[in-house]
Amino acid sequence: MKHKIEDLIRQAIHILVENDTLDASMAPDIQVTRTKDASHGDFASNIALTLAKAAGRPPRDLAQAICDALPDDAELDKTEIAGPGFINFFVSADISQNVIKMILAQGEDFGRSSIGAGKKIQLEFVSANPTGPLHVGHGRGAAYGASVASLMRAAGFDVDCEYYVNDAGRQMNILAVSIWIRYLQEHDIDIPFPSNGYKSDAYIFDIARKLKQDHDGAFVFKTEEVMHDIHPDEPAEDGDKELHIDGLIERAQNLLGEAAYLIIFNAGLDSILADIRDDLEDFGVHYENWYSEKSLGQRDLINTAVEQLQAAGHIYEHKGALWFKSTDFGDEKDRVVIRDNGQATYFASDIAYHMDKFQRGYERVINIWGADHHGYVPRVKAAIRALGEDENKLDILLVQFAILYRGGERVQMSTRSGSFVTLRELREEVGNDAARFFYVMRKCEQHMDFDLDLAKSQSNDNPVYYIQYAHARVCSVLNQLKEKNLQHDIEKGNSHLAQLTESHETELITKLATYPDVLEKAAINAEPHSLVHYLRELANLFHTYYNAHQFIVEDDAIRDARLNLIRATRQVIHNGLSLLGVSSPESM
RNA sequence: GCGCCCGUAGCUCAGUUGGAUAGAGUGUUGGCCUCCGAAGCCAAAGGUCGGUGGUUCAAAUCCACUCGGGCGCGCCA
Repeated sequence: MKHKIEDLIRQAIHILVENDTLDASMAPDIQVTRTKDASHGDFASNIALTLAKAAGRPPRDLAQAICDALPDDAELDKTEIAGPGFINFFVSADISQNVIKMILAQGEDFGRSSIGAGKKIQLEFVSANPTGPLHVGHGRGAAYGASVASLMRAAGFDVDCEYYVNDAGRQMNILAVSIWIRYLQEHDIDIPFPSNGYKSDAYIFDIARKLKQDHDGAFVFKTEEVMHDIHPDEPAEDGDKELHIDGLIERAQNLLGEAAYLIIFNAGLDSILADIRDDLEDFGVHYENWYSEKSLGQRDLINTAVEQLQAAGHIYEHKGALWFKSTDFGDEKDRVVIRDNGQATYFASDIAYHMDKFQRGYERVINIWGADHHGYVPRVKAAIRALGEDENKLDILLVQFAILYRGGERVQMSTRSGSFVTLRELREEVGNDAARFFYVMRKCEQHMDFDLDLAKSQSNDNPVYYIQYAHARVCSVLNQLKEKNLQHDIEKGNSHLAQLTESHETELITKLATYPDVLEKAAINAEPHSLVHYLRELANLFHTYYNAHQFIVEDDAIRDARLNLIRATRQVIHNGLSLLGVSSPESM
């Protein structure tokens, strides 16, 4: 309809050009938008306002001229000139009502489109270090990423979701050592726990006990063997937690040997990663790929990437390390890729990882990162350009933190201190539906206050229930119908849609008709929150209608038509909620 | 110090490729169940869109400056 109106305006302007009212050199940018206010009709155009100056005529005059030149169209009831010179278009009622038939016929497919044209998109999100369970901060990225993936699929994109598993690097070694020391303590070996280790985390004890169960004393060493010549830990005089833990990592690797160390390392990695997978799966967040950081090294991709940068002349040596000259590509300073000890940095892995993403043939790569990584964006973009790839294919979306409050106080979250609130705890407390919904209620770049007490104690007031209630109410009405031994004849309803003339009905119908537009925009802009707001408004119109009118009435024709309308409403609510990973219960 | 994000009703937030009288929720106040679910509906009240200047037919939206709040600036990951 929108495109049709644009076309009509184009024809009108063409006529005005021919009779010299307008100059042909003006290339009008025809904008037709849906109106916010029903009194302004269904669609509006500002064309007269934008052309007025160039045409040297008052906007309202020009609007009148355009209206006069508009070809007649059966689908339009009337046009009006309003305000400073807007042209408002009123779509005829039977055309609007057609959307009900369409919704009922298309069912779950209503709103889906093919604008994505099957383009291959990669969406990477969460990618939290497998050093502990996901916490509430990760939940926002998970809910947001999964919703964006659903939206984009509904818009016809071919989306792969990926989790980048940071299974290499120092943090993982600290994890392995933490497990080993708990394991030694389980064997009554007296060793102080490093202050920089994963100290008070229950899962470390669990993994250590499992290790004891499976391997008994295979990895036991005496206190003296483990601790001699290790740099003192932090609380002590001259203590340094970093040197201390690094010493322990090296000692573990030397004493245990590669094979045994790997067993402990993997015991931690596998256990924690399995937990993360389960957690996400239970949260309705599904991944096509779990991509291992370690595999980059095993496939020599890191060296390949560095060599490629070197060959292109973007690498130099300084103080024994290899640096990427990222300042040539807009970064604020150059970055080390190979340390003076010969080890690659995390950034080097990431360059290789992104190189591989591009080589896997995605037309667009989207990274969803926590906002604390924003400083990292320029260097990754720099690397991509330096590798000769198109940086515009990479979008990095930054999700701001969800700040938790409990008892009016900010909850400190840190995997290291062990005082975090896990995603699993949150899900159990407020439920998956409320959690998924709450996380995407706000646009991602907005800081979010997440009041745990409120989410828990007043979960009945959650907007998600308001929307679900509208869905359940429709189901309830249809049940009532059965109890009264009445049938709902959808065909008959479709043929009597013209009976839906109440203002509550036309408003609801108009709202239903905008669903595909909302979906398309939400998908393209990666903004699930706009769908949330739409669903709330839709539910509100339904509840209002429900209170104002009786659906199960004597008159068959009106009854069937109204039931078609509320059935269509239920369908759209269901479609929208399922894209957000929220259930649509039939009763509550 | 430099960079990124945010500032809209008492509170939490929509609205920003410039459009008509700036909108919701929540809270406050007052109404609505002999009637399909009151987890609902209706009404009232609540605003210098942080501030100043600029751009134009039109600015919450764009530009400059400025004031607040958050975050980031490792040969950590």
